Amino acid sequence: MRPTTKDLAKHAGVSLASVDRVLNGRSGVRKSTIEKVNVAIGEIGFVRDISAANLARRKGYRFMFLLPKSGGEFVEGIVERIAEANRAFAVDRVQVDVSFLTENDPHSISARIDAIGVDQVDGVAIMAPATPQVRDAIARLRARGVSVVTIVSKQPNDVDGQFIGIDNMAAGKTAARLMGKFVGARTGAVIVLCETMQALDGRERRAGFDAIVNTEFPTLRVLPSLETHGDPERVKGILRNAAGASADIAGVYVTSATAEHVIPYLRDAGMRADTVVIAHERTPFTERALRDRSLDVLITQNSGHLVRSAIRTMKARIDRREILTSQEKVRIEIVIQDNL
Amino acid sequence: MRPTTKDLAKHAGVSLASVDRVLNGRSGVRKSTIEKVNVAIGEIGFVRDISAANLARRKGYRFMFLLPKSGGEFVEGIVERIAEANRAFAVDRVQVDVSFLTENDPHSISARIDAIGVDQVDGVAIMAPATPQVRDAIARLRARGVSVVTIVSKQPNDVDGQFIGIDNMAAGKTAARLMGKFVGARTGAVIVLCETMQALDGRERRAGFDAIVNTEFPTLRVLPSLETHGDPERVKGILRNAAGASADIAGVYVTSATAEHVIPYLRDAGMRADTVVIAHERTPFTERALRDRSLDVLITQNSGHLVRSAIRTMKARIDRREILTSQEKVRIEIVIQDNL
DNA sequence: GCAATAATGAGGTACGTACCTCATGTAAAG
DNA sequence: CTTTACATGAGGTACGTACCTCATTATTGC
Repeated sequence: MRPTTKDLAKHAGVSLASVDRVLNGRSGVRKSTIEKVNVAIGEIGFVRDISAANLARRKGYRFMFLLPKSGGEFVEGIVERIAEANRAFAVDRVQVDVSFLTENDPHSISARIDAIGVDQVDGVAIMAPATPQVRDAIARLRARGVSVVTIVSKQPNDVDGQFIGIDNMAAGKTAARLMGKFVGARTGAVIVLCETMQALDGRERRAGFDAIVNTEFPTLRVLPSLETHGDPERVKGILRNAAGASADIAGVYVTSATAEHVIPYLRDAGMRADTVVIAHERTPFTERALRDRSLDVLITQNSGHLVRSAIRTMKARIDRREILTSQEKVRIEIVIQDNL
Repeated sequence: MRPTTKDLAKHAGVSLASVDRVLNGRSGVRKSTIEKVNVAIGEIGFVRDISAANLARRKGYRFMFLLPKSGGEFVEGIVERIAEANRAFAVDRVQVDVSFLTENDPHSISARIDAIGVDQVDGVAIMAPATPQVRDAIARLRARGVSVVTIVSKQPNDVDGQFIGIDNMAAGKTAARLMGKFVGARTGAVIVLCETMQALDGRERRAGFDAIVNTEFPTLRVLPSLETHGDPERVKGILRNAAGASADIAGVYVTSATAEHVIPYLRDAGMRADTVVIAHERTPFTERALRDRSLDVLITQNSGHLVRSAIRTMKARIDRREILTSQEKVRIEIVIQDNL
């Protein structure tokens, strides 16, 4: 049987009331008493029964996910996972809501974050581009006592355990090695497409990609990044130009979650059928593309894991508990048609 | 606020005692009353608060993992994850123990399973070779009221949700496609090594491997499987023979978790440096091998996820709850040096 | 219509923790 | 030495559920 507060009180030689005062950080306790209780906690290995505590507090956890409105299928997938998690975490008194960021500029986003009511929410998971304004708004929100994690896009001030997502530099390196291997003996150019050069994620992936190609696959020529802006017409033009300028395009790398705006137009732009295509983020579209072989490799992160990990991390912080780091690390997944 | 048993009683127009009788399946309740309560459950969306219930029952969950004694680093890793999980699930009153199977023959294993005391354990996770004897022993254990899942090795009678692990056929296909792509323009032979041909897992992987190589990479010649029996000396001989017989060995595929008995001896056996090596299961050894490039690709399953998934599944079955299938699906992970 | 039996309700205690009140203890300040 | 402030203990109630007892009501068989 696990020791209870009663056992703790007995072992520490104090009353239950004092144990309660120490455990919950109430005032009016002598330092020596606090010490006695803490020593006893270590000695008998007391761990607070959180479910009983929550029952007594009749308290739950209200979490909020702040996601970009125009995030495409990837964000839609996250929203679905949140709905699932809502059901799965209901037994733990966790309730999760989603709120969308219609704004794009850092100022409006930080205003939205500042407007979050501390009495309405216990934790917030934010997916937003890394900017100084957002970074500061997050710091203010934390200062107001809210448990905040950032997901997918790492913010510069995130310390250990506050960011849930993958290392994008490593993801880019992974893409590069697979590109090099899959292209094989062919030599030629690699087109790199991103939604916008603004996004830090895409830039990091690109940097990782270049690092590996330059050192390990010097016969490949990586062309400057092209921006899609999520606009199919623009993409068609870009691809035609690229295919025209260099006839020997061996690979296409789509660094951001915008594969659906690129892959359908590759064939029409005159790319060879054996051009190696690598993209990011698992969505219904990219799954279909893997199956019909218009996509060779997908580099992704598990969005269900992302969501649950964010929830567990916010909850652990509120409960002042340690997290199981190995469980919360989000892995860079490689998906091909066979391990879909 | 979530509805409680009190709300349920009021809504159903019965007493709390009757609600209790219905919820816990006690006798002495008219069918019409049971019906009234069940209707009310649906109407107000009552969900039993499991943590409060467990608190009242002062009940925990005692789970046991039954693992092969001689499982190498892979099983050692699982044991470590179990220790971690023990800490992480302590808040849910879950306690996990490990027991090793020193026996190898199906009869002794099934005897061990039969010897498990129903009053000592609430759930058992079994990792054992698929045999009719083991299958039947598991069925008997289930009949005695224990929540049983099988891990890593699927048993033939496992129905939906009772097996936690990967699809080995798909894992073999994945290995094959990466072998084909990594070998690239080279043609030649592929050596396949397994610990023993007895194991179903290895045979399934081999079947998947052959299927893809035959249809997609016909220039590769896959040689008959060679058994290592975990014996380095034997392996050295095997490799020398193989290298001697066909000079053009382009790839090596190790289907079972026995990479540590193979990879160190490839170079000495006279394999070319660019021979593509693919193996299974992430362990300290295979991680090192990826880093020092003696291994190109690792196909693996996340053992931490495996363990937690087994625990969640056993627990959900005991609580008569649904599991979140998407969370419990174990993915086939591809690891290269960049996404380690 | 009566007894026998089955079904139901009312009310209690317990689980481990939080949070409250009130009485009593002890040490520092005057 | 007294006053005051602070520290501590004792005891209660509550959370949502399980499980128990006992009294009361409804239903069945005869």
